[in-house]
Amino acid sequence: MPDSIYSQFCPVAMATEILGSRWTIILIRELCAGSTRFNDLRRGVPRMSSALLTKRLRELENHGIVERRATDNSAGQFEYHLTDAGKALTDIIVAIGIWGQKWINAELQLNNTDPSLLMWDMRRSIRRDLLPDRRVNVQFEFTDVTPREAQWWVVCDPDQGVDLCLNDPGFDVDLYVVTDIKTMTAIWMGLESVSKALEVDKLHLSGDTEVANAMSEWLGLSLFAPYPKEK
Amino acid sequence: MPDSIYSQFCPVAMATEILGSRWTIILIRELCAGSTRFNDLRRGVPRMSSALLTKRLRELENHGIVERRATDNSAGQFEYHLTDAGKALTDIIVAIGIWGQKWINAELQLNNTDPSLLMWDMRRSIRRDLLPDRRVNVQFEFTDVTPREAQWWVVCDPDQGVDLCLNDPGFDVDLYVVTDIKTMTAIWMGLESVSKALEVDKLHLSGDTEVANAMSEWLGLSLFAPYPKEK
DNA sequence: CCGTATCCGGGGGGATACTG
DNA sequence: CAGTATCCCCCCGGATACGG
Repeated sequence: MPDSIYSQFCPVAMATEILGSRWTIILIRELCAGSTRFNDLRRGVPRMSSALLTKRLRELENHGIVERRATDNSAGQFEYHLTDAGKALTDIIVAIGIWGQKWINAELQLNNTDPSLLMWDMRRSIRRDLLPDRRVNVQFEFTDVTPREAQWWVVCDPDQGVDLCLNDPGFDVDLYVVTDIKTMTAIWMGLESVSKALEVDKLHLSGDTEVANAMSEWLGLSLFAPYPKEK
Repeated sequence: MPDSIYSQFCPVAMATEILGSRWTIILIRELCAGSTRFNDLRRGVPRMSSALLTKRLRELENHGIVERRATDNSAGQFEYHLTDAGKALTDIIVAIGIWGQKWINAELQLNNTDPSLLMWDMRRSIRRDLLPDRRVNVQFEFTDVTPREAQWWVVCDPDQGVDLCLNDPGFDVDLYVVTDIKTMTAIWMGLESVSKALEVDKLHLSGDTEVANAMSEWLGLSLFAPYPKEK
């Protein structure tokens, strides 16, 4: 982006010069959500090329929004952190998200969900504190997704945090979740409820009944799930 | 903009598909500020071509953000109004503006102010209710601006509202304001005060003392003026 | 005043391959 | 894992001119 597209002194225009380029807002959202490593960021913006990701990160660094840190860890390891100016962008991201949740019909995107992106987001919002105080392994199976991305394991460990696996980690499975990708997405976005999906047979749970019954608790939802559609 | 650049179900991404194209945010800001006529909008986004303005207005209309109304007035007159969904975007615009005011160094833009844009914005924020209850004519003269755009008259009428003229309307002038464009911009943005500018001789007032003394009152500032720079 | 139509160039960014 | 490097297409949008 050239130095000045809009050439306006209005703070809205000055901010938009920085934030208006493609992918920038989406990338900042991922940074706000807590990703710091290059490849973690990539998982949050899977359709962005790595070349462009690098470029945007440099731009944000130059604008004082992101800081690039070497990890003390040996070699070639870097982390990207929001500066104070970057953290202050949270207000904008939240305002955008709330508006989107309230006013945009999600049907189009619901029919086109990337399973790995959904799992990446879901992993982050899981309330491990509302799960039994032991390692819990939940297997998700999507009935309408290409085999390669149909099965996921989410391993919630009191010590290790929440881990997402595309390959069977080999632990005993506490809960099996079988559903279609659209239902799972709608639930996570707050557009449908676990109980309703169970009722109409679009969601199936089997395994540990305690874990199953508490699913609507420990399955934290999208930050924007609480905002109902308008109009 | 193609239907789906980001292809993400995240509301932030869905909203950004609509809001992320060039000039869109700036245009919405102008709509939020109250402009409804095509040429009024143009004055608020002077560097945007009319072709692109039309295109963006259509897009916003298709997304249910803007409504295009014919005026009852005879022929070919249209007005653009924000719908409820559009008005709800105010939160985003404000969040962006506050962030810009707090975190972006405005020096670059201050040195490159478009006088007509500044006057267009200033006109809108003038507090006519804090002026004497009669027609008040204020002449602005910028000392460092191309002659064509150096002189402006702002006619504040209790009945007619605030009118901006690039040509002398012929009324008696109540107050002469002489300054450079950068000082005037900085004052309006809340980065400098009227009293300070008077002190250091960068702003000169002559004419009606009552109006002169109350300038910092009736000269309403930018919406973002109250937010001091951070860092 | 309120747009439309058309041309056309520049560069943003997607795709792909490669490296320490 | 964390990026570079390169190619090159496409389309955004600036400029200009025109119409109701």
